Amino acid sequence: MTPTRLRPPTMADVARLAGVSHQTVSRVLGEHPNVRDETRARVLRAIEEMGYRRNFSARALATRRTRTLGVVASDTTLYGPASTLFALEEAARAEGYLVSTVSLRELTMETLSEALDHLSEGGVEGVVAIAPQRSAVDALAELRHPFPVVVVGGEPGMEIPRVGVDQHLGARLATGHLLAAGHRTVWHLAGPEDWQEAADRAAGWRATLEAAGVEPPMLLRGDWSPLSGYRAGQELAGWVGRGLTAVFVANDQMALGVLRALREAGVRTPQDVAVVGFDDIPESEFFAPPLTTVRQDFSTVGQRGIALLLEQIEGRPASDTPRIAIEPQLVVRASTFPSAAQPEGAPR
Amino acid sequence: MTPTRLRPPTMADVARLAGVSHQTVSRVLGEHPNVRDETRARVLRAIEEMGYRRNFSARALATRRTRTLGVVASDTTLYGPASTLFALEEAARAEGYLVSTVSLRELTMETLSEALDHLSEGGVEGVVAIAPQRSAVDALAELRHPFPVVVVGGEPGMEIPRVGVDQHLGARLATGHLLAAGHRTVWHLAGPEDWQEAADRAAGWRATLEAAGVEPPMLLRGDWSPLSGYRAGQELAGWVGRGLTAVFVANDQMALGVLRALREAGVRTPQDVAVVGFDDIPESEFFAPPLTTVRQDFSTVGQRGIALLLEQIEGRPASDTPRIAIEPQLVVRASTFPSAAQPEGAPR
DNA sequence: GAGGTCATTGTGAGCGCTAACAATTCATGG
DNA sequence: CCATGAATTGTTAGCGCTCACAATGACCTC
Repeated sequence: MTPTRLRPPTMADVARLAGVSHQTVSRVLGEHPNVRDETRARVLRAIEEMGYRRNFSARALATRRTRTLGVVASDTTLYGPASTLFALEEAARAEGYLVSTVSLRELTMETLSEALDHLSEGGVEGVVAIAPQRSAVDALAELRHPFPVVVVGGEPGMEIPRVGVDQHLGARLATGHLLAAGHRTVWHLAGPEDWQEAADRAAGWRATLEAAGVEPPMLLRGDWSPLSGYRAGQELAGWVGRGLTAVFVANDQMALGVLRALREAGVRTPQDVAVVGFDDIPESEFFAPPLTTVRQDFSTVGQRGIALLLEQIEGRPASDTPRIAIEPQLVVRASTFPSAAQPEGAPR
Repeated sequence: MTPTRLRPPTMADVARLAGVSHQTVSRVLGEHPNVRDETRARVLRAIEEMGYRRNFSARALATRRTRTLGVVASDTTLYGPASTLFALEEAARAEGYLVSTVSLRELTMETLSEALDHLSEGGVEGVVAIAPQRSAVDALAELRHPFPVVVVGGEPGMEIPRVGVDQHLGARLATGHLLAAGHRTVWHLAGPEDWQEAADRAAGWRATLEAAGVEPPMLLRGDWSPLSGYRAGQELAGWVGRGLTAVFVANDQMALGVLRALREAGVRTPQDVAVVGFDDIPESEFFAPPLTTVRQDFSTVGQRGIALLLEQIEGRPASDTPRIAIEPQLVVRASTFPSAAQPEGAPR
C-alpha cells in the first residue's frame, strides 16, 4: 500500500497523513500548548505509523543549536579521567545534551588544537577540557575557539572558568592524618612536575608540615605509574630507620609500587612505614595492605563542570564563582592503621 | 572597519569578500581540483581574515551526512571498556568521524533503548555497542533503530555484526600454560553468568582440561570485583593440599583479591598455587607477585569495529566475515613462575 | 576562423526544519 | 446577532550549505 520510500519520512509526509500542516506536526513535537487534543492524537498516530524521527541537522540549522557539547581528554583509561568523563557525559545527558569526545594520547598544543578543530567542525556549542597538565591549560588559553570552554583541573589563577577537586585540601587531609597518628614527619612522592594536581598536592603537603613546624624532607617524583612508585619505594626504603615512618604518595597507582618495594625491602606497612595514597581507585581496598587514600567526588565535578559551561552557552544566571573547588574525603584503611588490617565483610 | 557582526560569517560573506560566488568557496573548502590557484588563494585569505568556519548543520542537512557515530557503553571506568572506548574514538576520528558517547550505569532494555533514542536524536549514522552482557545483546537485537549497529563482545551466533577478542582462545592459552607447567588440573574463578566473556572464558578453560583428559573441578563465580575475588580466594585456600595448585581467574581485578586471600591464608604464590588472570591491566605487573595474565588488543578491536560499521554506512566493500575474533596474548609473570619474581628494569 | 573541448565559475533549487506572521475558527458578551 | 479576542491552524521565509546544471572563456584542432 504505502509506497516504498528510500528516504526516511519527513515532517511533511507525516503532516499529509495526519491531514494537517507540517507546522502543526512541529508544534506537537515541540509540545506547544495550543494544539487541540484530537489533532495532537492524530499527529502522534501518524508519527507512530510512519516511524517518523525529526531530522537532527535540519532542526539544528533552523534553531542554530546543536545541543552537543565536546569533551577533550587524555589518559582516559586511568581511573580519574575515566570517572570525570563518565560524570560529564551523564550530567550533559541529563540536561538534554549530546557529548562528543576526543581522547588524546598526549596533550600538546598541536593535538589540543586539532581536537578543538575537530569538535568545532562537529558543531559543538561548548567544550569541557580535562586538562590536568599546566602546559595543556596554557595551550588552551592561547588557542582561539568559537565556543566557550571550561577546564577540569587547571591552576587556580587562570582566566578560563574551571572546576576541580581541592587538591590542596586533599593533601592536607592526608598529611594531617599521618601527623595526627604521631608521625614526626611525612615524606612525599609527588606526580610529574607539569601536572597541576601534582603541584597542588605537593603544596598542600608542604603547607601542612610547615604549619606543624616541621621541615619538609626531600621530595621524590614519579610519573603516576606503579613502576615509578616502585623505584621511589626502593629509595624510600633506604631512609627507614633514619626518620622515615610515613609517606604520602600522590596517587594510588604509585602507592601500589611503593608498597611492593617496601615489602621486598623487608619494611612492614604500616608498622614500620605508614602509606597514604590519593584517588581511591577500586583496587586500593585490596592492596597489601589496603590503602588509606583520598577520595574525589567525580560525579559532582561533572555536574558542576556542565553547569558552568551551560551558564555560558545558554546565558543562564551565572553562579558567583567561575572557579569551583570540590572537597575531597579521606578514606582510612590498613596502610596507616594496623587495626584495620582485615577487610570488612562488605567494605565501604 | 569591518562591521561588527553578531552572527558568525557565512559562506556568502566570504564569497563577497573574495569576489567570487559562494559555490567557489565551497569548492575550495571541498578541495575540488578545478579551481584556479589564484582564486583559491584569494578565497583562503578571505576565510582566514573573517575567521570563517563551515556550518556543521547546514552541511549535514545538504549532504544528508552527519559524519557522527554513536557509542553505547557501560562500566567505562573499568580498564577493558575504557580501553575499547578510547580505541573506538581514535579509529573513528582517523576516518574523519565524530563520536558521541552514552555511558550507562547498567545495560537494561530500558537504558539501552533510551541511549539509542538519544543518539538517534543526535543524528548519528551508526552505533557501536560495547555490550558484554548477554541480556544487553538480546535487548539490542529486539530494539528497532534507524541505523546500523555493531556489537563489541556479544555471543558468536548472533545476528548483529560483532567484533571481539577471542575469549575462548585466551582461556585456552591461560589454562594450557598452567597445564604445561606441570599442574595436574586448573581451577577457575569465572565472571558473572550473564557476561558473554565470562561464559567464553569458562568454556575455553573447560575445553582445555577436557582435551587433556582432566575432569574440570568445581567452578567458582565472582562479579569481576577484587572483593569477590578475595572471597573466592578464601574458599580456594581451603582446597590447597587437596589437589589445588593452579587457578585461572577470569580477570585481573578478581585475581588481585585471590592473591590477597591466599597470602593471608599462608598460601604462597606461585610456589603453592599458581595464578593467571585476564586483561593485563597496568597494575597487574605490580601485584604481589606480578601477575601472569592474558592481554587483549583493544586498539585492533576499535579499528575493526569502526571498519565494520563504516562498511554498512558507506557501503564499503564488505569484508567476508562480519564476525571478527582478535587473538589475545599470554603475558607470563611471576605468579606462575618464581623465576620471574623481580620486575624487569623497564617492563614493557 | 569555425567548431569543439576542457577548465573554471556562476546560478538556482532544494535539504527538512522552525519562526514569524496571517488566517481561520470558536466562544463570549453586549 | 455581530463585534471582540483568544485559541487553533496554515502560509511563507529563511537557516547555510551542496548538488546539478548552465554559462563563460581559454585553448586546440583541422
